Amino acid sequence: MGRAPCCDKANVKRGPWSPEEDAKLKSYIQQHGTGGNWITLPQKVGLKRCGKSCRLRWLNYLRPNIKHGEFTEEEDNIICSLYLSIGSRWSIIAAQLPGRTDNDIKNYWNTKLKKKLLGKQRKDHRPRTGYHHNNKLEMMKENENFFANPDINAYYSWPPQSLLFSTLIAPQSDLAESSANTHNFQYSLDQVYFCQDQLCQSSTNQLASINPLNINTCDSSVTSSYYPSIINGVSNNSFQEYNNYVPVGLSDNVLNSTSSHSQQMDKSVLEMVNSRTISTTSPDISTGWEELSPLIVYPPSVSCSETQQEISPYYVLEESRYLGLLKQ
DNA sequence: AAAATCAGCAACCGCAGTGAA
DNA sequence: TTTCACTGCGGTTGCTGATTT
Repeated sequence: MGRAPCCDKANVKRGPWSPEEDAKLKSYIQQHGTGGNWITLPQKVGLKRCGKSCRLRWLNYLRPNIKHGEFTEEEDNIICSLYLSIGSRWSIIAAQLPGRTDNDIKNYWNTKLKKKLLGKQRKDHRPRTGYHHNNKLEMMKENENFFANPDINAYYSWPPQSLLFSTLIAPQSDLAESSANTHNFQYSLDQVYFCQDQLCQSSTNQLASINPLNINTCDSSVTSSYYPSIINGVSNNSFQEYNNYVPVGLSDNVLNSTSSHSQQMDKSVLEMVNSRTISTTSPDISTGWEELSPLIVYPPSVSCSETQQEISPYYVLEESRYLGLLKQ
């Protein structure tokens, strides 16, 4: 037997909210709170709306301190980083961005960031004016500047030169075994091997110091239940070995709660990322990497001691990208 | 100038988790 | 332990206005 609907759909108003409805709802909640029951709230307020609709309206629009528009570069970074790390867990991502709602971030990703990362933004397309946001033009400008910024692009290079993240991603045993292969970097759907001629043993501590989101390493008891779900069905024993390098800036509770989710990153992103196997010993890249270049953020030759002292937040993107690559 | 297409976003839908009874 | 109402979340839809053809 199916579940009872949360409300009588025939007798509830749908569609856009009127200013009067907004005012009613806002006023009531500010005076009385939600009472912990959204279903009965519309009756109390005197609205012919579904409780879920009221909740959504409040959370996404009427709640105090909501920010709309004008995503900053830092916010872009955080969104990209977390998306590539944890996929479309919009509520978790939103939790890292005060004032932003999951819906807002989701829309922003789907309409702007994703296209930007994939390089598919329609050329010469002018942003809309008026309508919802008068500051949209400025916002668009900022976003355009994010990856177009020469200072940021200066960090892009290939193949990876950062020992830090090769250490983070590769199982230590693999690194040791392949240490003879200088600067050989390759991965496939099922495995990521980084082979570098040096190994920075203190990388895990470094990661803790670089992450603006307080991403740190964690014990495998948490992550072992977490990342396999992100791999999305691919049984990958070798991946288990990467557990010690999983970001856990998000609380353990959050991570644990993900085990039951079959989260997926956006297919178009994944298809692009996973549709190739790359082995590079030269800067010659297979097709498509240019499209993801914004995600490839490497520092100009960083030594272990340097990384410990001053590391750009863009490294988070870097780390996340590799984790994202493991998904299929 | 009109039609077609695209972009942005609010809102809806349905599923899964949670906790009280 | 089971049931079920409720909440929260992510995916999707549909509307509006801008842009392109």
